[in-house]
Amino acid sequence: MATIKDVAQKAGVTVTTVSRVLNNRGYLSKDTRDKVFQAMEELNYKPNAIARSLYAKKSGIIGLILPALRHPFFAELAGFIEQYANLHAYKLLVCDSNHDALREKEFVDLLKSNQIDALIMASHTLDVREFAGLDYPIVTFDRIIDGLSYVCSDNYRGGVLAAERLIHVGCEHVAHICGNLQLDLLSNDRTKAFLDVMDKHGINPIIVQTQTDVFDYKHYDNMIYPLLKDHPHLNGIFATSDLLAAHVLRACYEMNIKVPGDLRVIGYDDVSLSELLVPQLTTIHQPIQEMAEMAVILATQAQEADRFQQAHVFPVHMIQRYTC
Amino acid sequence: MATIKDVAQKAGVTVTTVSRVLNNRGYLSKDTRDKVFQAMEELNYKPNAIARSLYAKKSGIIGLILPALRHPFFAELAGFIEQYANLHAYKLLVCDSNHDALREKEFVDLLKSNQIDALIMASHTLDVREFAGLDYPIVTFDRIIDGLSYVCSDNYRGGVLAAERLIHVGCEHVAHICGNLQLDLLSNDRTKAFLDVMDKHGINPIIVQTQTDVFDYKHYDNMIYPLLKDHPHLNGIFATSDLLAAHVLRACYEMNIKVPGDLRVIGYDDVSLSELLVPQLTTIHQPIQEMAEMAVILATQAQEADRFQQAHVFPVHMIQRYTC
DNA sequence: CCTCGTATGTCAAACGGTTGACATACGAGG
DNA sequence: CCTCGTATGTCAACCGTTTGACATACGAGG
Repeated sequence: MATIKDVAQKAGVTVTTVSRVLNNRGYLSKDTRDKVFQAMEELNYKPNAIARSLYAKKSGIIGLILPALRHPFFAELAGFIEQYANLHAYKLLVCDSNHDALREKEFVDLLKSNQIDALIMASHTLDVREFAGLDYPIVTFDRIIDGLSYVCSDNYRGGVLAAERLIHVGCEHVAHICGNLQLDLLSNDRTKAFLDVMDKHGINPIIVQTQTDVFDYKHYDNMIYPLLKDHPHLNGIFATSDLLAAHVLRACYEMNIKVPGDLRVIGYDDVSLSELLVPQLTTIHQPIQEMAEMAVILATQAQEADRFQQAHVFPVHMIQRYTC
Repeated sequence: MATIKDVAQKAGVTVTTVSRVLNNRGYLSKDTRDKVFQAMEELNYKPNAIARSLYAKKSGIIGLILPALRHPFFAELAGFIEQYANLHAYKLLVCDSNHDALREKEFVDLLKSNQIDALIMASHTLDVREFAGLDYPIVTFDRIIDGLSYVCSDNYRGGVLAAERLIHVGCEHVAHICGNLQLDLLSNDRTKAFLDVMDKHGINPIIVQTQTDVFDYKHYDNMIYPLLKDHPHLNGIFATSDLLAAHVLRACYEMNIKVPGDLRVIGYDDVSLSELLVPQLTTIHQPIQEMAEMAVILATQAQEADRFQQAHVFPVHMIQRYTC
């Protein structure tokens, strides 16, 4: 690998001059500049970002911890985050915790060790204490942790929209499928809202939760088939993710339950999967792209001045397709 | 941020001793070791990976360039790659080129600058020349580039399996939907195989290609609906990805074409999406997890000795579900 | 001729950690 | 008492780049 010294030698100048060209500071003649650039070209020189980081105490890297890259929501989110990180000249180090608290903790250490400039946490099992003494800005997704800024969709509103829609179309026997409520997530507000509205209408939904530690799609089926089997009169389901809703639709097809005829289904997220399903999924849209953008902005633009907690709750709306 | 000096001071030893503890070399008493560990604990000290990298000339980072993180195949692939990278104590820097050759080039430079230890390329627009003078091992997915090792599935075999299956069930009016054939990808062998087999049976499939520069799912529909509309007698389709096949299924549903009754559909990849579709997709399984593992192994275990090109072609098989 | 602005060079410290060479100190075993 | 193994310290170079302090050299303008 060519170093700045090689470039200096080739261009017949000193490293200081090369550095000046590189960083465009001090007096420089066009002639020298050209010579240096040519030398860099010939040697295919790229400044060593590691060395620069060491001096600058900035790595230009954003860490992203998420529970499962293969989950369509997080894949889309990560894609957008990468895009915006790039736009702000940051690189993205992606860590897939697989919903494992221990790995999450290890990642936090790992990322600290790697001098990341900011951390975006979209994985949720960690205890608050783990963040003590971390010296970079942290943005969380869908979770409130004491002093940290966070980004989420208006979960409560989303739950209300879903509930009202089901009621509006006349569902009386409804179920709700959600992630584990013991995890201290803002997305639990969807459930809360859903129950609040249902309660107001004298309806008492069946609630099915995923397990905390399981993130296996087979597990979804193990919840959904019994639910449908044991409650043949069910006519409305609100699932807290499009992925869950997709499992419901598939189960319905196989159990010969007509959607939306026999059963109405509403999802949450509006990932591109939802448009692909048969029938296309009615869902609550959360603006993933804007949320990703905000997360990156919060992560990178955090001034010392505004290191206090900022909440960014994004509006949701219902996308009415063909399942409800 | 605490440095090794702070730890040394707190533990009442020299930095050399701390470094010895850190790297477990030289003579060390249990007493000193404990003192040092305690000091590290108290200061929440994590060794600066940047400084270590600078000295070691190894960053412990694998770069991954892919065309679209939001594409289910690449999301799954990236997830597995992250997992195996982690297993080998590597971090993963993810770059989403969005199918843009220019960005890919920029990423290659960026990653070089960041002293990555290896590069896994699952994005395909780059010219061979771009790789000249890169000093880390490179593994490509589904593409042959002169001296580089690559990983792919047995694309030709996959194409044969799909074709034979369609013929076996009596399809005579078949179409094939694939990525752009101008891109020099090994997955084009699927098309070649498909046509070879069809030709042998005197069938001349309709071929529809995606555009090179477009990676927009709306574009898929713009290909698929006209295809189905213009060819009402079509009774078999082989799509080169499950995602494409999903679009086909959805279009069929909306155009009231029965699958598999009126039309048989076979996909490729066997991503988890394929199990979620209605009806569940018959597809060609490629072992994504094993391929990811191999890519990481090739990337990290590349000895100077075996820097020559290695081909790793993984077997495929058909997963017979309900669309064919 | 003096001065100033421009252009470059020289030198060294700093970023945080690693490593090798070498010194020192202590206790145990012969 | 000498030696050896153990345990630690001292010191400095090194990784590649940046930066500041300071020197030097040249040509133009007054």
